[in-house]
Amino acid sequence: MKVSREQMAENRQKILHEAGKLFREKGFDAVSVAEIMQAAGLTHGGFYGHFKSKDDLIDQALVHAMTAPDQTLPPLASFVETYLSAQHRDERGQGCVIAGLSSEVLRQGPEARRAMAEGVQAQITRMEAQSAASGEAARRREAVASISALVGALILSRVTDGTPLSDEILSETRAWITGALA
Amino acid sequence: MKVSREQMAENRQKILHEAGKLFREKGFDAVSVAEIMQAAGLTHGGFYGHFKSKDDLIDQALVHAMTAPDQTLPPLASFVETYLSAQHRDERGQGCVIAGLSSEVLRQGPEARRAMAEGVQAQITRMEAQSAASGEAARRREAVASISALVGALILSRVTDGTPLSDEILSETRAWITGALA
DNA sequence: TGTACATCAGTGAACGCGCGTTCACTGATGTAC
DNA sequence: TGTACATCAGTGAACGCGCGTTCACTGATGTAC
Repeated sequence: MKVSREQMAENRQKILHEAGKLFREKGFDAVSVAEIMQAAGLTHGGFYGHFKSKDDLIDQALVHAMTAPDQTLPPLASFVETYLSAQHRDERGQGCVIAGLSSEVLRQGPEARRAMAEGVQAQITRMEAQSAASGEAARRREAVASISALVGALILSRVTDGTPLSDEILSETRAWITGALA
Repeated sequence: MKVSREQMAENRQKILHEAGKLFREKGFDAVSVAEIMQAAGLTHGGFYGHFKSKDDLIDQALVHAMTAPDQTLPPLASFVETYLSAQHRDERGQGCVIAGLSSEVLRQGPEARRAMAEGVQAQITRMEAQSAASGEAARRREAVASISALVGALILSRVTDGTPLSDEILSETRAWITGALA
């Protein structure tokens, strides 16, 4: 049955939100349209009233997830602590979109690629702004190299989850970045 | 028709090789059993004479791809140069298995997870052995943090491929790691 | 060494399942009077 | 403000396609004599 315009807008947001979460947890292919709609409290048939296709949803969910409301970052040293925490490693559904979906996005279409690339750009800019290094070039390098190490360490700690190496990757990379920032 | 024992062993190796290549290029789900068998010069029906299932192949192809014949590494500084090169970014099919498939492996079964985790372990050990830092702890940290930065930078440069940022990620991370190694 | 036959690696048609997508229908919304 | 009706968001059955997997068959291999 028909719902109010506000309800429909809410439903759309809910679909985007749940899709972003499920995609990060399981990857694009392993999540079905029906599963997303169920998570949003709807049935699968209504999906195509909101999106042109599953790929369309992927594109929009990426943009939605990468443009979080809070766009300012804490100082780099403290950002590194929270990013490379066991909690972030374990909460995949709400964690970093870049670490969770970048490999998947490689195999997606140009829209998704662009959304992700812009998200990476934006994150680097945010980190640059929080860098304490002196000189524009040094801040840029610090931001770019740090995001590489952060994303890589998070992914590797997830792959090795359950082994002692997982925690070690987090703590050693934390120490290394923090040392380099000083 | 039946083939000789040697031919069959060769076929099996060819399947593992092509699977490793295709998986790195497209991901596990996007590559069909038929596609792999065709790449190996065979037809899909014979697949189950070699492997129990597609998941079984994934497990074995991972082990196969991660245990390359050449197990010694050049000095870290020069390894970093080749790892973070445009060529490595572009040749996904034969590139680093960790960077290419770690995210996918997160969603696989315990066998695949273990194969990948052991590969990461082994690579860290190899890098430790090539570290020029003084002290065991420093070498360990250098190896762990370097692999994080390497894997992260390669993935991010692939995601941003086609934009100026892609090359920048490679060169800035190269410079950062090299600087930290000195 | 040569021959006869059992074995079995590989072939390709067929099956079944899951998933993306479509569509006729329902009933609440919101507009026109 | 109240009523009548057109709109259309959401429902759930159904469709079609691709893919993993199975299976009866083929014909080269390799063993037994």
